[in-house]
Amino acid sequence: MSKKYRTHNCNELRREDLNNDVLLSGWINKKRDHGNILFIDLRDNYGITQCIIDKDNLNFKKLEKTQLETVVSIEGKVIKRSKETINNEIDTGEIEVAIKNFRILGSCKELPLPVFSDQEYSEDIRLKYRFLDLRRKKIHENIILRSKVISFIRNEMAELGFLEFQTPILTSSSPEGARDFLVPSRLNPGKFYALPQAPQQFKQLIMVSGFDKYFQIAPCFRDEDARADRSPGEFYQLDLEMSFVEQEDVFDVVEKLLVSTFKKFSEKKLLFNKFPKVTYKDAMLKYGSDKPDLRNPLIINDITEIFFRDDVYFEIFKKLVKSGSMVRCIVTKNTRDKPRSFFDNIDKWAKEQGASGLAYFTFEKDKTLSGKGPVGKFFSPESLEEIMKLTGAEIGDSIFLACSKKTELEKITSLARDKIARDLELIDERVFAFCWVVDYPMFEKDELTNKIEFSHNPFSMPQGESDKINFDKPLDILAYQYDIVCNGIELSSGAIRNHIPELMYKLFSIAGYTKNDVDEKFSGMINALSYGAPPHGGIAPGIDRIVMLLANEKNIREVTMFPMNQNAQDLLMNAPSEVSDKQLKELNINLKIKK
RNA sequence: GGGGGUGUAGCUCAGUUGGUUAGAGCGAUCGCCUGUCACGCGAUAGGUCGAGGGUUCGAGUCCCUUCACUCCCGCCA
Repeated sequence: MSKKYRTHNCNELRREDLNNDVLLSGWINKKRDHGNILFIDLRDNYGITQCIIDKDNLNFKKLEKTQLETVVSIEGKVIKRSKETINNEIDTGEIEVAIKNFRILGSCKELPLPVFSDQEYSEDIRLKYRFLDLRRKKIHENIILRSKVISFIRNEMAELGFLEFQTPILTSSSPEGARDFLVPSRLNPGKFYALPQAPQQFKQLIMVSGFDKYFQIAPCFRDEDARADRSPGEFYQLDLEMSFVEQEDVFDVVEKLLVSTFKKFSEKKLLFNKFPKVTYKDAMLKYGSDKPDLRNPLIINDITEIFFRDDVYFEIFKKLVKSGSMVRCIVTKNTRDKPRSFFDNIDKWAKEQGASGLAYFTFEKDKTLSGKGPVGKFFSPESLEEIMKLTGAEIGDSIFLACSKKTELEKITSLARDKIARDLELIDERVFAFCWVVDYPMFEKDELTNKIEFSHNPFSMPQGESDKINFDKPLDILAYQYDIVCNGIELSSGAIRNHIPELMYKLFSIAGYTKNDVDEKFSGMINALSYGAPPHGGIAPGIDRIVMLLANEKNIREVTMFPMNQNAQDLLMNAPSEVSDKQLKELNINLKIKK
């Protein structure tokens, strides 16, 4: 045989190959030893082929003793399986390979974790032996999916006329945003590079440089704490930017791209092909969150006004409302027959979340309208009528009420909306519900310091003609700033950028930056905008989260090849690690570690 | 920085009210078995019960401290 390692991969052989001599290479996935006959499942990236040997073969004893996950090449003849022994679960299930000879290409020690198993394993072992973990079927397929999704997106973007460019990894620290990863400069003692949190300024410079449409599968680095859907340190964005566009032009491109990607790579249906738009203000009121899960049909309503009525006797809420709290509610359809435990569980759950609980009652009508449940008695029939008008509730529906200050109220009603919908099984897990969240405010007030700050991206364009914007009421200024949300997960945010230097200075001054500050911190940007900048805008969908949705995974490590753990350590490569005194000296760094 | 969960054999887990020598499945080693595909059967080895301290006649189990992993809050323009 002329080939050294293989004539076929482990997912290739079919009935047509019967009686051919073949050479396969792969890992021993599983052995089934019958004493006088031995079955070997040989696995590679492509699939599994069953190989068989009997005791008359001189290699029998040796193969019988070979460990699982040993890499071997097997020489043999393709033979037919009898009808009863065909395995329909693998593509090569109609044939098997009668082993003539075999060779060990890579031996294997006793395994710290089994590869052939659907069991779940602790993260630290999986990450330490990631190369074994990645052999396992599910995660192996997730990583392949990720590759295919990225290739597909690249092709689509090229189709749509975008050019792919690389931007620097060593760049400068910026004052806004997340904590930077810093890299000391040897040639410039005492100075540091920062890894980019996103190629934000570079992509704008690319537009100013006249390239019109840019994209990149861009690594982004932010030194913040991890979550299940957030890697510590690094993640990838489909970063894109376009010149001479308005918000709608960006929306068209991204919708086209996401619709085709999600249709291609998932069985799940898209609830909307044209993504609905929700204003930030509406999102916060109706869903309590700027990343609403639109699969969830429940809506939050504000009924604060009810608690000013004289025929409402719910004194705790009335007192809180007088001191500036608000009351918001969630109505559930036709839940009059739900057991008491259903309601009490939700109330108990709310208390666990740190809220004072959720009051509830059910709308009933005998002769007159009444509220059934612990707090129902505090409402007159007329006030109940009014609540029904405000919320669209009907007889037989129930209502959950929360009373608090705005931010806290949004938080608890948002959580409650999700909790109640899950308890009632109202969320359809078989769909993707995309939406745009639009009209973000340009500024917000820090609740602790009372300072005005940029609420999102300081480079966003404020809405309205620049000479008509009322800068005296900065909190009322909206921005051409938008997010894409899918099933309650924030996929990306973007904006039409502010390309007018004077307007930029003005907005920065509201956030407390002088002209000098801006010139210094964003010199590259502001300088470039002064030499003929086109109007432009873009967005940056998160690749990891897109793949998570497509792979139906809740944890980002399931779609990341070599992730770090929650403490930002790479257990396989032992990063971060100490470095030599020589290295530190070259960088003019002294360590002062608190013990 | 704060809160919750978990930690027992190489791996996944059980372990009752504090009570004799800490168990099971998979894996490993040895033996038997010619049609399995999670093959089957028998035997053997394998344990600092995360670590340290305390209570007790006696601690895997109760208490305190601490470490690791994980989930959440803060943070993430």
